[in-house]
Parts: sequence; C-alpha cells; structure tokens
Amino acid sequence: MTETKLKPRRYRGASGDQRRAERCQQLLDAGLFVFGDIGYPASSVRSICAAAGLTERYFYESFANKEALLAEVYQAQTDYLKETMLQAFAKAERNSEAFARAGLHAFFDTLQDKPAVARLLLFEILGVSDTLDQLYYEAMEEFAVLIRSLASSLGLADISERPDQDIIYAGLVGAVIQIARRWALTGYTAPIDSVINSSLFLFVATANYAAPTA
Amino acid sequence: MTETKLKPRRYRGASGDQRRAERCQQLLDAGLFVFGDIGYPASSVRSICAAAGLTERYFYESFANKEALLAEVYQAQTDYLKETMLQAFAKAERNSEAFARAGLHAFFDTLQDKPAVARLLLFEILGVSDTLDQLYYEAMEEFAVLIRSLASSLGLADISERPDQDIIYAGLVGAVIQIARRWALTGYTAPIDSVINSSLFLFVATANYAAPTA
DNA sequence: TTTATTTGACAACACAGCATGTCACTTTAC
DNA sequence: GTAAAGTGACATGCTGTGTTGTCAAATAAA
Repeated sequence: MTETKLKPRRYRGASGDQRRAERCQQLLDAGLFVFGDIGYPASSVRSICAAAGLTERYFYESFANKEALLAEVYQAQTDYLKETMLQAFAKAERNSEAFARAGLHAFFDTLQDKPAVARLLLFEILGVSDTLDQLYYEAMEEFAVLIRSLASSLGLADISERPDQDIIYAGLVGAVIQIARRWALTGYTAPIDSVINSSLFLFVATANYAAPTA
Repeated sequence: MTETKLKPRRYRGASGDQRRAERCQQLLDAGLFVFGDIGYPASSVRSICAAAGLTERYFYESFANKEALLAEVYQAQTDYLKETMLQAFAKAERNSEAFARAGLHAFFDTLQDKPAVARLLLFEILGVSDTLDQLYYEAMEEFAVLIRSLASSLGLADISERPDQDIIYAGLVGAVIQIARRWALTGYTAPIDSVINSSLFLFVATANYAAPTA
C-alpha cells in the first residue's frame, strides 16, 4: 500500500494552517461586507468569494455553507461588540450614570460607524433558520448579563429581588435593540445622545422602581 | 380590429371578483400556515399553492411574488392583533392596571395560541428586504401608539413631557416584543402571567419614574 | 534544475426555486 | 349542442446553489 505522506510546505512565509486561517478571515470579512450591504438572502456564495478575492473552493474549505458563514460572522461581531462595551465600562469613571452611559455609547457608536454590523446584528440574523434564531437568543442572553452587571453597578438592586428578573432583563435588552433598529431604519438621523439618553432612561426607571408584588 | 369584449361569467354561483377574492384569501391563509411552519426562506411558492389547493397561476394573479404575499400576511396579522388588543381594552374595567393587563394578555395569548402568527411577526419579517423592514418599522410605530394610549390611560403622564418620547415608546414596544421572542424561543414554558407581569412592570416603572432632565 | 505542492480561474454537473406558458378539460352562456 | 370563459396539471426558461473536476501557472523543496 502507498503511504500517504503529509508534506506541509510553507508558502509566502506562512504555514498551511496560517494560510488557511488567513483565507478564513478574508471570508469572514467579505461575509460581513456583503451580508451587511445587500442582505443575507441576496448574497450568493460566489459574490462573497469574489469580495474576498478567493474562489468557491476555499469557501467550502472553511465553511459548510452560507448559513455557517453567517453564524460565524454573527458570533464574531457580537463578541467584538461585547468586548467594546466591556472596555468602555473599564475606562469609564465609576460613577453610576457615566458608567452606564459609556457602555451605551460604545454600543450605539459601533452600530453607527459600521452600518454593515448594524444590519447584520439587528436585521439579518432573524428568520434564517432555527439554528440562527437560537444563536440570536443566546446572544441576547449574554447581553442581558452585561446589562445586569450594569444595573447592579448603578447600585440599584431592587430589580434583582423580583421574580422573573430574567424576563425583565430580556425586555431591557429588547428595548435597546429596538431603539437601535428604529435608529437604523430612520437613517441614523436622531442624535446619538437621544438614543443613549432614552435607553438610559428606561434602565434607570426600571432599576429605581420598587415593584409591587407580582 | 376585433373588439375585446369583457364577459364576466358566474362560476359555482360566484362572480369573477368573488372567486378571485376567495382564492386570494386561501393564499393568505396558506401563506401564514406555511411561512409560520417552516419559515419564509424555506417556503416555496409551490408549497404555498399546494397548501392553498391552487396552482401557481392563481398565486401570481393575486401577488407579484412571494415577498408580496409575506407583506400582505404580515399586514393582516398585525391588524388583527391590534384589533384584538383594542377589543381587550374595551372590555376591561377602567382600572389602570387591569386595563394594561388586558391588552398585554390579548397580545401574549394570541401569540401562544397561534405559533404560526408568532413566528411570522417575531422572526420571519426582518431581514427579508428593505421593503419588509420598513413594514416592520411602521407596525412597531403603530404599536407604540397603542402603548402610548395605554400609558396615558394609566394616568401617568410624566413620560409624555419628556423629549424623545417617541424613542422611549419604541423601546417599550421592543421590550415587549423581545419578551415575546424569548418566550417563543424557550417553547412558551414560562407561565403567561410571568411575561405579562414583567412587561407590565417595565411599563409601570417607566411611567412612574420622574425623569431627571436629560 | 527538477519535482511536487499549492493556488487561481473556471468549466461542468445535478438540483431547486421563481415565473411564465401550454394544453386538455370543465363549466357556463347562448 | 356549440362556443367561449375558466380551471387544473404540467412543461419550460432562467437563475443561483452546492459540489466536483480540470488545468495551467506560481511557489517551494529536492
């Protein structure tokens, strides 16, 4: 029997794994660009490959199909957004309002600066498949955790003593997301301070309100 | 030149307009059923026609394409939902909390009873096309008006004196929608009272909170 | 230099969906 | 009964997707 010898060879000063990872990244970038530009349904694998400067063959080297690419891009962008918000928290002075405002500013700022990211996170992810809907759900839960830490940092713990607090936090995340959607759909005409202050208002109002028993 | 004579003829005891309207309605019902069952992208025109017991030709008689059908179905269902909520308001005793609770109950009850409607309104509508996204935006604005009337019925007018109240109301609508999404994504396991009370909590908290100047 | 690996461009295939068209059959009007 | 409007089943053209394959050029190892 002939031995199948592995001969990993360096190309352009990079190993096989490195080159594969690089191509994968190119496809992720192109995916964000194309999905965010013309929308997921209208995006073809060929057009994404063209945008990445690669051919279909390398697409299937890294991703099972178009949906898998969307999942990876979504994951990467939500992770990035979370990271950005966490950094904003870290930089902000530990004054309750300034703290919350910093996080919200990072959130809305990113969406305004990168319309492709906004379109992807706010619109394209839903209704594609059950798998993607589930990914959306998980991302929302993670943002709820972020919001929760933000609320507790405000020193207003009333809410955390309520039953169904998970639902309430989900609602707050939904409020901010919806404000962002509306902002995007109206062409980002409203000043960013308006959307930040309105979001903050909902947070503070919720945290401050001592709930009557359910 | 031959005169093109219109000869409207009755079939099965119905006029041409009646039959066309009936077919249109069958397609709307089938659209809701199929879209809500397997999702918009996976739904083919053929499968919708099969579910309606009609052929493709009658599809294009009533709708320009699949997207147009989705738009009509969405419109019909949001109108129905609004109507249901308005009736619930009308029936409720004019006590502030009972009033709000009645509207929310009608909302969540409809979604729980009709998973197809829930899937359509909460998931399938976004990210299909710019036109559909715009429709979503308009529907959300209409629900915001509903919520606004609800808030004012609670006799709590603080919020209406705030600048950017449109944004805040949009946020509240987003909160309820997100709570509904989460409820659907977790298989409606949470008791309906939990989602109602949590939504109500956000409303009351927001309305009750006297905002410091923005 | 020689040889094997990697790459890029693109052709080829089966398959599915949308949208339109064809044709025989049914139902009504005259 | 006959002709025309209406209907239903199916065929067709087109596009895009997934997937595989070909083949020459570029690159690196021997």
